[in-house]
Amino acid sequence: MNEKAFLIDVDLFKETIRLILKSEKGRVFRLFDKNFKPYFYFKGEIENLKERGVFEKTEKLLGFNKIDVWKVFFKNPQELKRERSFFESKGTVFEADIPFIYRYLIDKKLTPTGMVEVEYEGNEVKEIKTIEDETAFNPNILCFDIETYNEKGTSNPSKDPCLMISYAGRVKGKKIEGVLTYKNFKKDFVTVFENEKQMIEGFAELLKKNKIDIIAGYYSDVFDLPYLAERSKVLGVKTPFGRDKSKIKLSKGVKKTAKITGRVHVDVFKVISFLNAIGSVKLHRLTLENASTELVGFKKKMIIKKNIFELWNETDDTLVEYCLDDSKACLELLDFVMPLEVELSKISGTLLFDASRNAASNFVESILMRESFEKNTLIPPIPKDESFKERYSNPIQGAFVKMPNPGIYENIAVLDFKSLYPSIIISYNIDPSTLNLECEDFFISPQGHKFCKTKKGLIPTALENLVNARNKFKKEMKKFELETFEYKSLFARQWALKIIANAVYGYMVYPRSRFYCRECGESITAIARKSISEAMSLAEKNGFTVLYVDTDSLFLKFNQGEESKVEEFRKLVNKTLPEKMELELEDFYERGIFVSKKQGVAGAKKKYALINKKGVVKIRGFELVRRDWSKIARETQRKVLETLLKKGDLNEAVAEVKRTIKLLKEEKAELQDLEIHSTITKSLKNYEVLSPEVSAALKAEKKGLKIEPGSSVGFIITKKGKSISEKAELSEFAKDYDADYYINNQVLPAVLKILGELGIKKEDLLNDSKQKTFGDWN
DNA sequence: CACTGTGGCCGTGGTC
DNA sequence: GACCACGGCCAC
Repeated sequence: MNEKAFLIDVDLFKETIRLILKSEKGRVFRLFDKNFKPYFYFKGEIENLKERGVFEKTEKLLGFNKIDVWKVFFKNPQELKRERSFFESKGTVFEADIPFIYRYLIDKKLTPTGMVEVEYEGNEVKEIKTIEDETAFNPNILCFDIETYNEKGTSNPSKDPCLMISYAGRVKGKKIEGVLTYKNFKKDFVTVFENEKQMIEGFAELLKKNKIDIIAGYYSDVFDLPYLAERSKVLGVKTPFGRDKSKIKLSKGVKKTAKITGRVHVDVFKVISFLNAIGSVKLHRLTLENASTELVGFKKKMIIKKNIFELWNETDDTLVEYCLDDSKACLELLDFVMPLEVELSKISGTLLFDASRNAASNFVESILMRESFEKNTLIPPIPKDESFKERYSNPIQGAFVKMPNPGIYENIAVLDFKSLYPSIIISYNIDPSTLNLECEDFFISPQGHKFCKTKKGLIPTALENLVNARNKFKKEMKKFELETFEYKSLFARQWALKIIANAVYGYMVYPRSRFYCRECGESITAIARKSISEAMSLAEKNGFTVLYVDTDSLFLKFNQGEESKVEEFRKLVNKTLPEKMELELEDFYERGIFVSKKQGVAGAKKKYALINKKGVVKIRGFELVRRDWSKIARETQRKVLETLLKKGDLNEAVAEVKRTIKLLKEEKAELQDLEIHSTITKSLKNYEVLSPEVSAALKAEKKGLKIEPGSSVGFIITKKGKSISEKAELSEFAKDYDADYYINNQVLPAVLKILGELGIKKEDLLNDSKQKTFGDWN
């Protein structure tokens, strides 16, 4: 048999590679590749080792040097693992730390979630290869959410029942949605079972009947699936969730994941946190409500979590409606991230299950491992703990940031180097293998590290492929309308490529990297510092004032109406740069504000506000972009900044602040506007100082709430207590607020930094009497 | 295991 | 009151 199919998943079944495939017509089938055996490379004498494996002589590259090695095959991954240390005592072992499934994907050059052509007999693979095919991957998808009984605060899966399971998805392109429960809700989307056990079995049946390929939840790795797994165990649920009749498989260890064989489980929360961490999306809180509102404009029904058990005992339909909305919100988010995840999986060669849980480093690592295989180069090992510690304790010097002079300026041009670090890596061929290589022609970095020019390194090659592909897709993208399928899929491709390309530099200096190269990292940043400072000097020579510089961007003050001179300068810089490096114009701004640091008169770095000719405001670093400031302080600061930038009206700005202070004083402010957000990053007992958020969290734990490391809390400074920490209470428990704190520690510091530049004093803002006139500042 | 890097600001609580 | 460490979040 010969068939074209999507490679949905690969796993191990009794030590054999098992492939889950979906044909173009939608038939899902599994195949085994029994002929593929695990192996590693060995450099050393094998005279006394003949019994310990199957040996094959082969040639590999170590950097650019050819070496003869033995390829040693084993019956299964366990045997390889057992034998590894023995071989290590007899010589050098290479590539023994590559997971078997990835060994298979790399060697067969397979791209998960992409199309393959497979020849098979019975259920055994004869031959398999990746093929280029533009057919869209249309899996059957289902998002789900559960509600659990929680009379004692947090639900306990060994005692508290699961009350309902909602779902929303698409099967063969058709929408499905509903709620499974065992109480007599009268809504038409509800299916009522006799009891909890039958409800869970009904859900498993639903997955089977609809041939679900992708199952998704929000926080489902940590909450929903472990909960269902435990309830299934307690109740003796027989119906399997997996396509091979298996149960939900939970990972041990710290990083919790839940697997369902034959279906790819995506925890949308993990995807959203990843996108938030790398700055692809910007969310203040990662809750389902916030993510769905901010990212896809879906406002779901809200209830207070602690009241779920009360709602269950009510007679109305609030709880089922709420539960269904959670699944619908999850589906909206899944639709938003799925095209990207599919591309990340295809481009990096990682399974969709892994891709949706990966950090940026995993994508880069996977690409570089595949590139190594392509070039017949040995893949470096994951560093041992000592070398990790050594690397970790020796950070490299980073970027240059110029201190601005505080003040308000007009006519500002912002220029920046396009993809600075990637373009340096490619232009200067920066790679561990080109470093200090015997070579005719080389480039010497500012620190004196030599990089060969003539032999192209692995990382520059892989990076250039990524950059070229991205440029190609970006170009093609412009041919299509925004809402078309083509546009969306090209957008996802270039987005995935951008994410990976941007992480390559970081991966080279990441202490746990296989391809770590300190000299490479410090050369890249040194070249970057040199490039920007040369551009600065040239700017000054050409009559511009350099207002500010950060890493790759240049803020120039130019004379009214002389935009063309900026353009001339830009071209002049580009002439001095290597081909792949480019200084671009970001925008011209009419006005901009820089402020001084809190302490002293020095200008604050990484804090500025700009307004362009269309009136679009760009604000960086100010309190108003920080989630650990209250909304009332942030919004007041925003109004002050925008009033100054747009209208130049100081009196209006002052009046705005006075209004806010009055509101606070009269205690008419909304508590939700006073909430301060912060992340509890570690176990509460491990904190050395009792900060307000930790203090509030500790008090909440005494009231029965559980606060896990990594969770975000919102707190309010109340009236009760002496220190700020004593006054801090989580929002759900706060009844009042300390007006003085919000005036003196939130609103005033936020606005005074800006208004202070214009001569306004604290007293001018606090003084309730008739307002002085400050006059226009420009 | 932990989840790309360095540069930077600043509130809070602690020390003296 | 001066000073500093801790810790969080942000710019790039």
